[in-house]
Amino acid sequence: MKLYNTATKKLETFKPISDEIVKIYTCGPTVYSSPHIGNFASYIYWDLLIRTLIANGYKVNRVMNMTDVGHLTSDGDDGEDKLEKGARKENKTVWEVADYYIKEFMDSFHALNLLEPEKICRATDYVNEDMVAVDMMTKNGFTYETTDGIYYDTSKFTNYAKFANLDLENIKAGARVEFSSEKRNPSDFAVWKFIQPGENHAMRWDYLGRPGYPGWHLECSTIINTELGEPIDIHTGGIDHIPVHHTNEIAQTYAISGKPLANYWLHCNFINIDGQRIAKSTGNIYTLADLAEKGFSPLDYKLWVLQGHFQGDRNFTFEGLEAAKNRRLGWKNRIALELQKPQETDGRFHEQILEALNNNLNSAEAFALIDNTAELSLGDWRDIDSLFGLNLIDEVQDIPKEDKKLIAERETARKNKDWGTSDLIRSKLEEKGITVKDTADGPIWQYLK
RNA sequence: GGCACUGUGGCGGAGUGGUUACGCAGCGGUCUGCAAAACCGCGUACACCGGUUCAAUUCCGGUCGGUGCCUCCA
Repeated sequence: MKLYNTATKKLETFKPISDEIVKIYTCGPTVYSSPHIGNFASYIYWDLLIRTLIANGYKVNRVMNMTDVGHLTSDGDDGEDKLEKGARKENKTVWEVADYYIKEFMDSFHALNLLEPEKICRATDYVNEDMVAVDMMTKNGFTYETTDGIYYDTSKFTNYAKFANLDLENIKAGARVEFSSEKRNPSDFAVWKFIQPGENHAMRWDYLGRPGYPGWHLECSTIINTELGEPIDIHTGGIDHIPVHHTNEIAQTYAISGKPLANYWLHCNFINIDGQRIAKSTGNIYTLADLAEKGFSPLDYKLWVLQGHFQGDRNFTFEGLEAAKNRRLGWKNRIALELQKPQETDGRFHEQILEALNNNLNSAEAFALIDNTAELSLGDWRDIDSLFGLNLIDEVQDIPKEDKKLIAERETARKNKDWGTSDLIRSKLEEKGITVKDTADGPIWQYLK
């Protein structure tokens, strides 16, 4: 199994630390608003990763976090917490906001038929561990205190710039944000923030005798340390996380334990919509609910995502989604055809398709194999479902007896050249979403949508 | 400005130093009572300019474009 490793910028053969179990961490969502389809693209890619590992015989222990604390809003840079803002807007407490969006996220997660991580961790459940982590970093000489928090001194970690190949001098020159004068280096970041007197921050914990909350990057290091133990095998995330979030995670973990964080780093590229990046200002944010309104199932979207590659620059259009939907319908009808065959044949398709996936998760090539292979057995389709989680077989059921009876009646009418009755029965079936097709070997039924 | 990713036919999207995937849409045919499905066939794409090579979409160099990150973000 070969994977592109961001840390080495090379395609590498995957070797787990232990033969028993593969340790994986996925950066999860910040739960303060409804995620858009771009957010879910990453979880779809990582679902393929997990399923491919399992198909290769690995056991997976995967942890994902839910960020329910401590991140600043983008607009205004007013230091307001995203959850605080969302709570005020919706007249809820921060905890209610987090609960609401965690549930919404997980509902979508299941609608996409994504395998649930072995453990899902809320950042707020690890604040005590965060404090211990800050203690460790301080003890090891990596932090300093300012008026607004405890900061990580990035100059103490000589390899800080290595992971993302950062040019620290130029970051300084080109950065759009004003640096706190108390920071020793522009790339230094807060591992703990103090709540200033008069500042309204509902989530607060006492540490060093004053109220505060953990820094933006700390939870991932802490959760990995607590739940998996570093180094882990694979760390996944979005491409945007490379220069700051993951760089800082690595730095923190080094300061805490002196160990590397992960052996393989997988980063997925972003999808665009109609050639533009997804942004509120361009108004091109779609959620899974928006797609459903237009008649697309979450699994149509999943198929669309899997037609491409996690590192590729994707462009989402509804025309493209329509194509994916039709392809999925075509596959379902192939399965329907198998159901109507007298007996099941067995293929050796599994290995071929796995070979494609083992080449850096090339699902697009795997799909081409599916289309190029004329006859796939139900067993093959079951394998396909387990590799991609598209629920193809589950959505294809044998039609009811009464419909079969109708098809038989129509055959009789056709033999009697009673075209009126024959067409009437056909349109009756079409109202139920299936159509009858006359082949040399007799009639077959297919799904219309 | 820096660091990355990316540029393939109408749309989406793999891949390869020479035989030009795959899906959707389109067109033609076989078949059919009519259909549809199925099957067969068609469209000769790889941003641009150089270089290497017997041969480049594929390698190298440059140019131009798109996107991301550098502030939270998948």
